[in-house]
Amino acid sequence: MQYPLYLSVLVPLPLKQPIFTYIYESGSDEEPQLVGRLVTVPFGPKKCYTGLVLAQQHIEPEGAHRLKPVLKLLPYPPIPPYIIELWQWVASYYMCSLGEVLTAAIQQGFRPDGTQGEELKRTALMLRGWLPSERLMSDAHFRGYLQGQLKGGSAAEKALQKILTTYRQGDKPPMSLQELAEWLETSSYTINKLRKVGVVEECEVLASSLNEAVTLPHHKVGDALSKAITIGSSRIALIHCPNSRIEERIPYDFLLQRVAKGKQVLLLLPNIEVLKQLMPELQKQFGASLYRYFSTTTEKERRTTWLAALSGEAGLYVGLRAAVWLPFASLGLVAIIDEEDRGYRQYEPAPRFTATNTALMLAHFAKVETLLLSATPSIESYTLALQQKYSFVEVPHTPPDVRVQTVWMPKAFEEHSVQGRMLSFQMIGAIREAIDEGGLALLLYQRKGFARSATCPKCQASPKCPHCHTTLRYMEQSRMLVCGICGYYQSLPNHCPECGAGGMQLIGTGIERLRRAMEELFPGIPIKMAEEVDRRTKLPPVILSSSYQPPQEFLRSATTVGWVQLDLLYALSDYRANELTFRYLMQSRDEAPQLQRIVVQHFATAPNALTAFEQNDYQQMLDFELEERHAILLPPFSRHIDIYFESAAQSQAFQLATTAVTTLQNKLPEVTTLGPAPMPVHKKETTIGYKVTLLAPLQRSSKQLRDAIYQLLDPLLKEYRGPKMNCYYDVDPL
DNA sequence: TGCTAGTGTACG
DNA sequence: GTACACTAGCAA
Repeated sequence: MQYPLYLSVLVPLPLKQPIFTYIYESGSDEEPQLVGRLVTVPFGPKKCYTGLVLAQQHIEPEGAHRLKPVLKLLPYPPIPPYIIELWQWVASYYMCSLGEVLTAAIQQGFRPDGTQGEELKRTALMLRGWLPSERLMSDAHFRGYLQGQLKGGSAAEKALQKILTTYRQGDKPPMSLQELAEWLETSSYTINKLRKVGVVEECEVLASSLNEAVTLPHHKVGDALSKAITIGSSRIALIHCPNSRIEERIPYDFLLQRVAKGKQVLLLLPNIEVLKQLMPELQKQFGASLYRYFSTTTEKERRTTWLAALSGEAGLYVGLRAAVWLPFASLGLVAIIDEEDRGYRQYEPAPRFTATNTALMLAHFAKVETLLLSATPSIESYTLALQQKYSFVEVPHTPPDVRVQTVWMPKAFEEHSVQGRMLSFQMIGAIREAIDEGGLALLLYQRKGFARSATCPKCQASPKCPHCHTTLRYMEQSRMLVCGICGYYQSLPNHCPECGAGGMQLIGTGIERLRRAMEELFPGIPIKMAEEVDRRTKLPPVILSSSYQPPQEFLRSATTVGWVQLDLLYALSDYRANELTFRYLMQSRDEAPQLQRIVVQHFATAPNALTAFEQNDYQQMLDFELEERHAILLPPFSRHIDIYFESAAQSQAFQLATTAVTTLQNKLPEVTTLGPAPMPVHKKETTIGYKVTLLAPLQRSSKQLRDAIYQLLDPLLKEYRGPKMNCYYDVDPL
C-alpha cells in the first residue's frame, strides 16, 4: 500500500519558525524512514532550499493550505538524532533561530540551494550512471514478473540471471551503458532491452560510499602526556599542562588508541596558525585516517570529511570551531586544545556560539568523554573542576629558565632611565643583548599608528570619527587620521577645524612612534613591523608586533620578548583583563623555545597578572580572580547575556534599548542590567547599535532566564513601530 | 498618474 | 533569506 507522507522540514533560514510541512510520495511498500535526511524543497514563489527532515507522519495535518511536494531526497545517510538534538540545544541556548544553526552546521556545498525549475547544482561527489534497478533488488514480485517477461535462454534472461547471482546493492559504482554491457558480457541491443523493461535504471550514487576501507594507524609507544590522563565519572577531564608549548598539549597516543579502536575522534584547535603548525606531525601520526575540516582546505576535502563523519569512518577529525558541526555517526572522544582561546567564539553571523561549550554538549549527547587541554585554563573551566563537575589532572612540568625583568615606569621616569619616550634602560639593554648574540628581539605594543590623536594646541579639540565618535589616530605611513574601529580616514588638517588655530599637535604614542625611537637608538639595525616581515627570508633582529598574541613563528625564534606597556592590556575595561594579561604573558614566554629573557614595562602598581607570572603561579592568579569575581557576581558566578538593538535610526534604537533596560530592571530585579552602551558601527552600513548587558545570578536555570527575557522583550519588539530594528542576543560573550 | 524607495508579511 | 504587495513621497 502506498500513501503520502507529511514531512516537517527545517529550512536554512533565519526565521522564528523555520519548520514547514511538505508532502512526500513514497514509491515503495514500506514506510521509508526519512527523519534526519536532507531534502530539497520549494520555498516561496521562486526559490528552493535544502532542508532537514525533523519528523514524518502519514496523518494529514490540520490547516487547509495546499502543501508542496518534496523536490528531491538527497542520497546522504541520515543525520544522527543526537546531532539534531545538539543543534536544537544550540538554537535554544544561544538564543537564535534553528534555521541559522542549520545554515552553519550544513555548509552550502552539501545543501544546494537554487531557483525552482532550474536544475539544482549537482554535488561534486555524486556519480551518475546505470545500475540494476532498486525495485529489481527489493521487490520479489517485480523480479518474478521480469523473469516471466524475458524469454528463457535469451541473452537478456542470461544477463538478468547474472545480475541476480553476482550483484549486491552498493557494490558497484554507476556505469555507462557500454560498461554495463562489458560487465554483463552482452550486446548493446540486450542492454537496451533490459533498460526498457526496467531491469537497469539511471541513478546517482555518493562517490564516498564506495571508498575502500582505510587501514587504521597502529598505536605506538605512549607519550608522557597521554599516560598522565585519567578521566573520572563525569566524562570530562580538564588537563592543566603548565609551561607547555602547543605541540606538547596534544595527547597523540591517547587519540591514536581511540582511533585504533575504530572510533571517530574530534580534535579542536583554536586557530589556523596552530593548526598549520601541528599538521605535519598529525599527518605523520594518523596518515590516511586524518580528516581535515577547516575553511582553507578545498571544498572537496571538506565534503569528504563531512561524509566520512556521517558514514561513521573511524579517524581523527581535525578542525577549528566549525568542526563542532560535523555529523559524527560513531563518535568516541572529543579533545579541545586551549579551551579558553577566543578563537572558539563566533560573533558574526549567528549562531553566536562558543565551540568549546558546544563541543562539550556534542560529547554529552553522544555520551563520550571530553579532554580539555590547556596551559592556562579559563576561570570558568577551573571552577567546574573545583566543583568536581570535571576531573582535574595537573601534568608535571619544569619551569622555564628565562630571566624575567619588570620595570615600573613611573619610577624609571623619575630616575631618568627612559629613552625615546617609552624604552627603559633595562629594555634597551635586553634588546641590545639579543642583537649582539644574533637573536631576535620581539617587542609587543598593541597600539596602532603613530599618535593617539591630533590635538589643537589652543582649544584642545581633536578630530573624531563621524560614525564612531572615537578620536582619530594618526598613521604615519599613510599620513592620515584613521578611525581604529570603522576605518574612516581623513587627511591631517593644517588648522584646527573647531577654532581655526594652526599647528595641530600629535599627542600620545603608537607603534610607529616606537619604531622611530628604536631606529634612533639602534642606527643601522633592521627593525620591522610584524606584518612587513618577509617570512621566506631570514628574520630581522628586531620585530615590533601590535598584537599581544604575536605570530607563532616569531615567538619560535625570539630570544628576547619586550612588553612595552603591559597596561594597554591590563587596564582594559573587561572583567577578563587580568586573566587575559596573565595568559598572554605566559604564552609570550612558554611558546618561545629560544627565549633567554623577557622585560615587562608597566605603569600600574603590582598588577596581579604580573606578580603571578613572575612567580610562575597560575593558582595565585586564579585565587585572585575568583575572589574578585565572586565579590561583584561576574561569571563564573553569574550568567552573562548581551542584547543588541540595531537600527539606522539612532534615537529609536536608543529609546527601545532604554525601555528594555527599564523593563528588565523592574521585572527581573535579581538580574543586573547595564546599558544601553553605544556600539561602534561594525558593518559598512550606517546602522547604530546599542548594547544591553545582563548579569544573572545562577540560582535560576538558564532556560528559565531565557524564557523570562523573551517574555519581556518580545512584546516590546512587537509594539515597536518605526524604522527597521534588529534585535539579537549574545550569550556567554568572551 | 506613474515611478521609486522603503516597509510589512508570508513563505508549507 | 527572498518575493511580492502595498504605501508614502515626489515629479510630470
